Amino acid sequence: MSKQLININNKYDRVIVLVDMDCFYCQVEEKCNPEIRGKPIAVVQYNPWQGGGIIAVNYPARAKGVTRHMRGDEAKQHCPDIILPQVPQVRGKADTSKYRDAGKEVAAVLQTFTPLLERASVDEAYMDITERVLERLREMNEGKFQLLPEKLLNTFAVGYDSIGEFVQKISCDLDEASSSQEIESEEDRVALKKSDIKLLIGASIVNEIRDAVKEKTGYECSAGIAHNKILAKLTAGFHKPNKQTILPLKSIAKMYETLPVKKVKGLGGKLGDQLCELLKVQFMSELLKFPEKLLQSHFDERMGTWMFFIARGIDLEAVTPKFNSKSIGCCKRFPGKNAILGLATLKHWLGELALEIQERLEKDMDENSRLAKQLTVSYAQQIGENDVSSTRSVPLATYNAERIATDALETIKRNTDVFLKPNNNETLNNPIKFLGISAGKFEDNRDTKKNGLKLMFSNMASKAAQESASNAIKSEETAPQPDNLCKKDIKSFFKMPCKSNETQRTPKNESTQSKQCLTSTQSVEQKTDSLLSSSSSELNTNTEEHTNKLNETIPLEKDDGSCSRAMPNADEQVSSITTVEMEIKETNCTQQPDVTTNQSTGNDYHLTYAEFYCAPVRQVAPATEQCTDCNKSVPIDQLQSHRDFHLALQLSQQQREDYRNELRSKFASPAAKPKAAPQLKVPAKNTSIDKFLVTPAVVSETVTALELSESCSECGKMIFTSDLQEHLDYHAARKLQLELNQMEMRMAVTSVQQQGKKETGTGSKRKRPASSSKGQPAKANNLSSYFTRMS
DNA sequence: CATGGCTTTACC
DNA sequence: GGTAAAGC
Repeated sequence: MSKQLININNKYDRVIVLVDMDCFYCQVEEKCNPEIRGKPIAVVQYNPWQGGGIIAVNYPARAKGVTRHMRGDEAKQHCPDIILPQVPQVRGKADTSKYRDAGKEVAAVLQTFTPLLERASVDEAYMDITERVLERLREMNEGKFQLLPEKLLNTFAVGYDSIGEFVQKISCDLDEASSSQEIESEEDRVALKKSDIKLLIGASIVNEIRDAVKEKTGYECSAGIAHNKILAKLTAGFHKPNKQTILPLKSIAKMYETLPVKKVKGLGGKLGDQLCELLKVQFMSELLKFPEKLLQSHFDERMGTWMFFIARGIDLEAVTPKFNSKSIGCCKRFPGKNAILGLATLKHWLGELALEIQERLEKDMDENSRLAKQLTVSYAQQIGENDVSSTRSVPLATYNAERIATDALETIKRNTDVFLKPNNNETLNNPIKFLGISAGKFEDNRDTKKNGLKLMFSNMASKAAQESASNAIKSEETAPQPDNLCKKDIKSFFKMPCKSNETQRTPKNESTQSKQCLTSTQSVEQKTDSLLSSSSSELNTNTEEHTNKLNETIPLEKDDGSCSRAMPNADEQVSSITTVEMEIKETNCTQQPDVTTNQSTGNDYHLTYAEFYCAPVRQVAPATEQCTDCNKSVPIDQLQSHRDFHLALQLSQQQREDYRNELRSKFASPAAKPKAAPQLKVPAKNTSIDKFLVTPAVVSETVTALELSESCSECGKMIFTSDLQEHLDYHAARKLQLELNQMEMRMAVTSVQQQGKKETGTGSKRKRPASSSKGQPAKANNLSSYFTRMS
């Protein structure tokens, strides 16, 4: 099963977020030892050699030049007062469960915002928040929600000096300022605006997400907000720590000009090297000139297509809901003279690894009610000069450390020609340099009849949500709207070339979609390129007969990212933005539950996933009531679902408890269950492995943090340096507010007016409904009302 | 010996 | 199924 792809027609429709915890291991250490907070810190993995290897560095330490890859000793040279917490040692090896647990805690918070959460690593997760964005847009259209500038604190947009500039650009109509050079087609302009608005709304939601993470866990994170995973990931790195960045469609081309190919996820290794050498390129923008076919000839078909797409800022990979790992494993290297030479030593380490695995598997069983069915043993043997690594799998029958250890040993024996040195039954013929065991192929193990309903439901909900989301997006384009002139107008932008409307209307199953993505690329790319490059004499000739041609050279105009601040003609702004509004509104309509087109899921998203659904935060503080379960103040209109939440929680905990007991009795190791061994640093055994077990050096640092103040460049006040950023953000927010207040563009009209507008058609975009003619705002909302002033 | 200990994915 | 690559 390869990765699920979305339909290419929806390439710009999603709002994808990558949440990345800032120097996560350091934050975890700071949280459990608050005294060290704010001081320079680097987490080291214990290793007797030169002070241990650094695996995380916090920002104060980075400021002093400490980086990953350094040894602890080296870090001390750069930063003598650095604090070096160690990864805990258990059973003679690093134990990272502390960080795994912390990551889980964070992910649990993220999951309250959307079931479309994909954990990518212990400290990173992708989220598809399209649904929430659309919902919020609907609320904005209905006047139920207003976007406050403070929702965009610490938010940046690639290609803009400030978020305020970006907001202003969204509001101002480009065509007056730039139509002389740019002959952008109307539908492109509309699509771009729509994209920008969605990303901006997305950013406000991400701000709430990050606030929630901070509030619930104490951890800070950064985030990237874009239309796909690759770009979201890339973007998250632009402003850190504790910041978030939007990547507007229009900024991609410019950004690509200075973006090294190797920065793109998937191209950071040998593949990227190959690509750069073969094609003599360095930056992403240089990839544009290569036809898909050529890329496919150098790599394989799949890869070529992927490269062709990503060169254009397109990545169709879906956010696949995933909370738990697919495998659980642990390993240890035995480099150089630490190589395992004796059978007893081998058994010892297999035993240690097996104990850890058992512990983690049992915890996993408790938490996730699943059982691993396969055990995989990895090891590297030194054979002559070189190390030979092998991996072998065997069935995993029980979560019993001894059994796992002996199975692992047997597996190694079985696959080694000469296991023991001849004439010596305790020395290995080949020294072992690496050992690892992992468990996978999990099977859901719950009695679906009695116990499973709740958890099974949650599993299905995730899957269904995925479909729902893709259907929602799909319906935006494919729902029948034959007589909708407005839609028709921008339809060509999204339309799948060479496909009849008939086909588009028919809901497709995923596999069909995926194939289409890969086969109908060229024609689509024409349109893509037009959006990515701002140049476009080609744009208007961007018709279907044109699409058969392979475009080998795509003009890429320099986009300085600036936007004229001149106030454009009011009428034009109005009509243009209104069009966007209408589209978005329609989107919301078409995305309503559509049982007929929604084959398998066929349910309203919010109803189906009530468990996950988090009511949107309202700006207008609603009346609240105290929850009897958690004592939190809950808005009255959310109280019922809030209580349901507690109930659901209790239920599932009860079920787990019952189930755990059942499992335990069924599955527990025949031997007495090893007590969670008191975490001795030095085990009673006295073997050669003792050298691994060194009492950690006590690190004590007394840093007298001298609080420095600086005068604020904006207001001249003296501000603590540590507070300066926040203070400057305040000024930024104020500025944003000012800019927003200056904007006088009417943006939306009432839905009645929109209706009228639709019927008038968008062929003449300048035309406005009579009811709101000539700038009499009467009932019209203006953009400013979306971004009301800060209190 | 020297980032170590993870986890995932694509390909054969 | 096993290996290599990739990324954190």
